[in-house]
Amino acid sequence: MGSVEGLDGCVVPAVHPEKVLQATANAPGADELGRVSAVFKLLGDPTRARLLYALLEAGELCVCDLAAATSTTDTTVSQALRLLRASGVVAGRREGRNVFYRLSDAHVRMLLDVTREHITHDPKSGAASVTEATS
Amino acid sequence: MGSVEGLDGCVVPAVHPEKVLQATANAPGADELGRVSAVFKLLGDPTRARLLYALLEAGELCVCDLAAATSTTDTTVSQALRLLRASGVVAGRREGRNVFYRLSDAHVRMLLDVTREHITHDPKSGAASVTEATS
DNA sequence: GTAACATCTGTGCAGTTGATCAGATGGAGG
DNA sequence: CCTCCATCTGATCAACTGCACAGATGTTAC
Repeated sequence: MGSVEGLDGCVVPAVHPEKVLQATANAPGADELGRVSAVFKLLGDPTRARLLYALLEAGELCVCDLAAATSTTDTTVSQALRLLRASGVVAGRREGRNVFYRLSDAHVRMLLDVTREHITHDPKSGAASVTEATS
Repeated sequence: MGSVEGLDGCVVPAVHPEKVLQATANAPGADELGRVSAVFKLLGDPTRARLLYALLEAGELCVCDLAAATSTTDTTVSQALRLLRASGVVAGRREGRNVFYRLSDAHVRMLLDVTREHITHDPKSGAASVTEATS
């Protein structure tokens, strides 16, 4: 059994050192990883996801319409949008008393599309057995 | 102000009914939305994300190597993998005493890639101002 | 069989999160 | 100026989530 220097500089045992090195070499740093998981976490809430899919379909909606489209209160919508706006996922445009929101990034649009495709085209759900080799 | 029949059949007020209808028409159903956000939630944890990026780089790793590569304990890794496996994100292959895991879906690989790209190519972080119109 | 190793599984606790309520802000119209 | 309306904000509370510990399972070698 070999050993590999971990991310924290501490030496940890490893069964397959080369593989571990290969994994750590191009791995995202702590900062990058934090940002990545932050984005996923934002999309990981059903309420926020519903808002984003609504925006994906309609293009641009104000808070009250988003509340209507997702069957929630304007307060809940506003709070969700605050987080999404803080991460640059959505952008707002003020027009009179209304603020219209829209998806502000093509990447996010792609994430929403790909994942929906992933869900609808995969039987999944049933856990994959350990013994099964889905090569 | 018009009114629109919400997802729950309850009639809710709306400022722009057509837009709301457009948003609700192709919106994911409750079940589909649940699955989608469940996937995002899985990727939204830094520990799990780190494991997935390690697998993305190395292709296939056993539990102890994953623990080494991500500087965590084997227990934590095993627990995280349980969830990932239950949703079909990763798949395991037993070889003697070791169980080798890998990403089981091309969609997930794409999600990881796209998001990392999104992060590295975007200044982001600074929230978009409400008054700004980035059209 | 027994020992050693890799992995998996419950349980308990700390930290985090999302919905709700009440109230503040800010533009539009009289 | 004052009111109405859309939106935003801060505080509180219940629910959830991930990690650590201890122990169970299963596999290989003797």
